[in-house]
Amino acid sequence: MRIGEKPEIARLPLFREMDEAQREEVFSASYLQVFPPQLTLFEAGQQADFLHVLVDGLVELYVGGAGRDTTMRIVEPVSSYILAAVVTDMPYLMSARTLASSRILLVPAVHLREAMNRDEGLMEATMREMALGYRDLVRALTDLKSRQSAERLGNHLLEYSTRLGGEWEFELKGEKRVLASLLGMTPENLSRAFGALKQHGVSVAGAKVRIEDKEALAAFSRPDPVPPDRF
Amino acid sequence: MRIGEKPEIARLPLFREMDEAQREEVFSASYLQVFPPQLTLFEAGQQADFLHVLVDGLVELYVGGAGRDTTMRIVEPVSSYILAAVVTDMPYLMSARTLASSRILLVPAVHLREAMNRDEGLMEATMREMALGYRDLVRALTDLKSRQSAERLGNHLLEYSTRLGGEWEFELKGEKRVLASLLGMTPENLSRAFGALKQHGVSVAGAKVRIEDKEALAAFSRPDPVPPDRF
DNA sequence: TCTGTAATTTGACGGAGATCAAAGTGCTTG
DNA sequence: CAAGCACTTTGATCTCCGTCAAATTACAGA
Repeated sequence: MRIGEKPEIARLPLFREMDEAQREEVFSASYLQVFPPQLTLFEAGQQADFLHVLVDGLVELYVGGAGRDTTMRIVEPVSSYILAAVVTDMPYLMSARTLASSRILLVPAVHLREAMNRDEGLMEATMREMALGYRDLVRALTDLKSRQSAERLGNHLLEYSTRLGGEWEFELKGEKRVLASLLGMTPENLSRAFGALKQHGVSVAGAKVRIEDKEALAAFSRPDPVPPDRF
Repeated sequence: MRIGEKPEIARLPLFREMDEAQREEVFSASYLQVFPPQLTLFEAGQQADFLHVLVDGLVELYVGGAGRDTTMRIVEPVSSYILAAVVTDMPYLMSARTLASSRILLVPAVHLREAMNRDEGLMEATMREMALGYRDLVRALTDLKSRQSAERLGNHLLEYSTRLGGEWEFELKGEKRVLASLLGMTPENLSRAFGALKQHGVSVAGAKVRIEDKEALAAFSRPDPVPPDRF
């Protein structure tokens, strides 16, 4: 893959501070590949041979807990995923599948780890990325433990909205069943949660969501006092 | 603090690969302090001025979610905590309190971050530590989302047991109410969960737990197919 | 040792959310 | 444009777990 092809990748926090030559070398060993929707990219337990960078499309990370799968993250472009498995050289903890036709840059784990040892900036960026990911999960865990379902949905909508730069009207990516699993509830209950939020400044039509009263929604959802690290 | 005082600290994965001189410098800027039980060490939202290393005692990390606190981790010696806030130079996401009289090494965040930029080994160890912590949280999150309370307790006991090197009889650290909060349930329900596990090879007397039938407990608790990264 | 306080346990009850079933809606495909 | 299928929504019921209350046990201080 040539670097000029996707300057957006090079602008990711993970690769931004990299030495130019190193980046060129890592990227030239990587390949960009297109996958159809609903394809399993890898499964939990497999050795982590590649860091993935989603360039275009939509990817779901999930864990297959006995009975039912539980969604851990919905990856939107452009972002990398499964970094922790790659840096520790351990088996994936999560499985991944495409939710839409997706273009993914596959970066060989070996090359990335080698580049890290040569490139101070890359290692620091990786460390920071891991730390931010850790903090995201701390939030997700407390969210699940201390809020009920409609509040979780409310907070999710608020955060998604501000991540979009403050758009109070937007479309949900992917199916609602996946969102339900991400938020730790059933599709039926997600539907009811949306219903409950109608009383608190949210209107929904299909995948289109409008936050009509941000204050009311925030009052109901009780967002964290410490704001998220990144949007 | 003199390094000779606690070789155990220097043997932590985080500090093990450090350059000797760097370690000496960082440790000499740190101080070992004794805290009484039930003392708040820091609160979520505060700037992360110190990395903590618990040398002796017991510490609880928790998040104060509106109504009730929820325990995120019970820290046993010798281990460090709150690394992610320190490396990102962001506010603590969790609060910390001592559960018992504790000796804690306070490492100034500034010194640690500076040492990281000079010491390749330290940075790599930090990166690895963060990655392992991330994976721990992925497990905790799926655990909470896909298992019910008695199963969570069963898995916790199994993991704790193997972390102790396979001791099938051990004492629980701290109060049961804290364990309950860590596992995402009420004290009442923890009690009932212990009751339920009696049918699956676990006997309890006060804080003393005995796993009498590991196979039966594992069959009931449905542990992860991918074993934990570290014990 | 005794006593008071806190932690744990046990029981009864209620509620949030899961499950099951069925109807409704939207999307894809011929 | 119509048919078929999957996703979403709605309703009814059940289950797990939280809440409230009370009894019991453990523990610290006098």
